Order: sequence, then C-alpha cells, then structure tokens
Amino acid sequence: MSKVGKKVLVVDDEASIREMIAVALGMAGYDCIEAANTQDAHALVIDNKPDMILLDWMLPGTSGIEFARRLKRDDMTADIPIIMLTAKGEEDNKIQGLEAGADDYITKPFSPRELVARLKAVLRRATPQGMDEPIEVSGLKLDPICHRVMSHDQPIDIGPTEYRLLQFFMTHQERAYSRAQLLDQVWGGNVYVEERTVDVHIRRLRKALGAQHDHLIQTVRGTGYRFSSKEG
Amino acid sequence: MSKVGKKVLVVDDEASIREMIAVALGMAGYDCIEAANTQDAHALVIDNKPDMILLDWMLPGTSGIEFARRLKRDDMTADIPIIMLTAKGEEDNKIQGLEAGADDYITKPFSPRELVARLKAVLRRATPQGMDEPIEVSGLKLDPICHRVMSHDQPIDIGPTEYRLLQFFMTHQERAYSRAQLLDQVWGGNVYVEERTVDVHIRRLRKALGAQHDHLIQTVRGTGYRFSSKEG
DNA sequence: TGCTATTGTGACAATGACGTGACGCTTATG
DNA sequence: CATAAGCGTCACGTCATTGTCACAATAGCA
Repeated sequence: MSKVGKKVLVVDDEASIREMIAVALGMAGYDCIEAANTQDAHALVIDNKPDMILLDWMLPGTSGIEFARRLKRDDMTADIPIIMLTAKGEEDNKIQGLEAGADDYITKPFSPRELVARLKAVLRRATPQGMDEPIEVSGLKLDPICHRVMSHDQPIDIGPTEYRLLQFFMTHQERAYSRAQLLDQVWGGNVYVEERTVDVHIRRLRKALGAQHDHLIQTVRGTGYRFSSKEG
Repeated sequence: MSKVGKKVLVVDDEASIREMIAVALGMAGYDCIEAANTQDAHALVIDNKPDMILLDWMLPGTSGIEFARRLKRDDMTADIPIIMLTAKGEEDNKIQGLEAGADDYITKPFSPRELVARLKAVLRRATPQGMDEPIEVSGLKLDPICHRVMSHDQPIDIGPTEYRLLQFFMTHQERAYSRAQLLDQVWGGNVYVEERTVDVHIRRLRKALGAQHDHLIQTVRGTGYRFSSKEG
C-alpha cells in the first residue's frame, strides 16, 4: 500500500511543534528526523540526506534563512526542497525566505492536513530534471531561468500569475484540471479566492498568447481546463 | 436542481450563530444540519455522515476539543474535515484544536463570505480525485485524467453527459442496462428525468462516435442498451 | 401483409457554464 | 506623492448543453 516513506527533516526549537509534525507526517507515511537548531540540522542533512526539510524561521543561533542559503549554495544539498514555517504577519520574512531558496512556506498555526498537502505538492513539483529547463511547445517557449515566455522569438508580456499558470500547464500537459486544483497548484493551498477568478486569468493568458497559441489552452466544459497541443 | 450541496454540520450552543451560519451556507448551496451540544452532534454525525463540521470551541458539557478527538479516533469519522470556531485571542486553543485534528479555524467574529471561502478551501483539499486508468476498446480510448475521448489519436468532442455515459459503458461492458439503471448510474440516483432522455443521449453519443465506433453501443429491444465489442 | 410496441431522429426552449470587459483595490515603481 | 501595474470580483453577453416533444423508422408478431 504505502510506498517507502520519504525522509523529512524537521527543524524547530519547540519540541511540541516538532512532536505534532512528527505525528502528522508519521500518519501520512513519512519518516521524520528532528533537529532543534541549525547546527544539528546541518549535520543531519549531510548524514541522512533527507528528501525535504521543514524549517522554522525563528531559530536561536543561525537564522533559518542563513541555513537555507548555506544549503542552496552547496551542490550536494541544493536540490533538497525546503518549506519554511513562519508566524502570521511576517510577510517580509516570507519573501526573504523564498529568495533564499525556500520552495514554499506555511504560516503558523497550520493544520496537519494542510502541512501534508503542501509537502506532497512540493515533493511532486520537485522533479529534479524539470524546474529550470526551458519548455517548448509548437513555437511557444517558456524559459524559467530568464523568467520569460517567447513566441517564435518574440517576447510575450504577462503578469506573474499568468506566468505561473502557463508554467504549470506546460509542465502538466494533456491533463485536465479543475478550477480548484489550479487554485491549489498555482495560487497555493491556503488562499481563499473565487473559482471564477481562474477563468479571468485563463482569459488574460489566452489574450496574451494571441491567436497563434491560445488554442493550446482548452476549455473542458463542466470540469476545468487543459493544456494540449492536440486539437480539442 | 441536481446539484445536491455538501452536508455541513454546525455545532454551536448559540442559536443565533447557528442561524446566521445556516443562512450563509444555504445561500452558498450547502445543506446545513445543526446541533447545540456535542451529544446531539455525535448522533448526527453517525446518522447523517456530513461532509464537514463547523465546531464551536466553547461548548457546555463535552468541550469541542474532546469532541474533535473522539471523531478523529474513529475510522468511520476520521476523514470528516473540521473547522473550529474560536473567539478572538484564544491562540492557545487554536493550537490545541489543530493538534486535536481540526483542519482549520475561524476567529469570531467572521463574515459569511470568509466562512464560505474557508469552507470551500478545506473541502477542496479534503477531496483528492482518484487517479483512474485509461480504458481502450478497439481503437476507442477514454482517458479520465485528460477527460478526453480519442478515436485512433483523434479527439472526439462530446458533452459532459455523453462522456459520463460512455465512461459507464466502457467500465461495464458486455452487459445490458435498462434506462432506469442508466439514469441511476450516470445521472445520479435522485433526479427525475424521462426515460426516453436516455435514448436521446445514446443517439448523441453514437453520432459523436461516428460510423467507426457507433456499433459498440447496441440496442437491446425491450430492455435497454449494451456496450460490447462483439457484434449482435 | 398489416398492426403495434418500441426505438431513432431532428428541432426547440430553458438552463447553466463560460467568455469578456470594467471596476475598485492593493502594491510596486518612478 | 503620483502613476502604473497586477489582482480579484462582478455583471452581463454568448453559446453549449440538456431535457422534452413530435414524428419517422423499425422490429416483432398475429
């Protein structure tokens, strides 16, 4: 039934939080190792090579962000996804954390279910080969490194949300997604947004793609949307 | 008409709060059942199997947290998401509530809009869709993941009802079904539609499949229809 | 061959889902 | 501070889908 659990390193100075996370992850079939500070954590990373790290922002000693930076600088550990745990209202920290290389963040307090959901999403997204390689479909090219979309060598100007939407579609082609799934994957799990908002961004993306490529995004009536180069 | 809303159990000792929530949920298309204490609530959970529970923290008798723990301990009820209603400033309670298995919390006072939004988000996370395998019969392939029907790599365009009809047939081949059975299985149990409506959708499906595949759907005179790759 | 029950077929109005433009709000940018 | 850009929501228009009907076609049977 359950696959061999991925190893998750939890870094937090509060033992009760670690305990709660460990329980939640255990029930979801993950192996959990714990550290109370970044020094122990660093040793455990080298030692156990976990598949993912849950990292509290507020830590005594070296701050979480510094720890994240150090991991991302080392090729051996740069590929390990990091989810940052932040307290409510620390918006600035989130941005800094993401810039430091974190792959997602969760605001405390969070539910075990949400934790596992985000964790799954990040692990799913963390396909090593994918994230930085350009993707091209029938003359439409998305380059994550340049953070730019090109249509036959002509730049296409779109907003951040449309970019993430297109990136998700191009990395998950052929498959149909409901509005709810798109909100989860593109907007992030814990935002409360009307489902019809997806329609509007689909519209903006289609318009930006132009007649040349807008047929790539197909409406699946009664279900959601799909990205496919095949006609539909 | 057919959209039977999800059932939501509201547990709160103040009737006015329950009333307000019931109205808000009703307008959003949810069925709402109410309980004033955890004993009634527990009976209603067993009885009605709600899809989600809104649970006030401060309750006379068994506290909300105890109630939540009991539900999460029972396999039959452990999967029901719980949103806790807490008063402002009860930060400790929130953490305890989440540890007890609650999936989210809302701080009073809250707007109906926020309530519905959070509720949607939790329900969205709680209902992952199953990964179904594609089915193929003599060049006709139905892929539930792409939500698409292909005839020898050519997409076939059909409406949602025809899609569900075809999906049911392809997962229940070789057997004849009456119109009443098809209405049950494809339309859903408690909708009133004429039996002849099935004929019309069979017709539409056959037409969409084209001469290539329409013989797969066979008329069983006096009984109903059957999906089979064998002739006659 | 006729007769009747059953099914096929095209059309139609009502419904609902989706597309589309506009608006106000927030946040970046100068 | 002013301006611009991006975002989420709404209201309305448009079109696909749906259930129903009337009538034509067909199979089964006397």
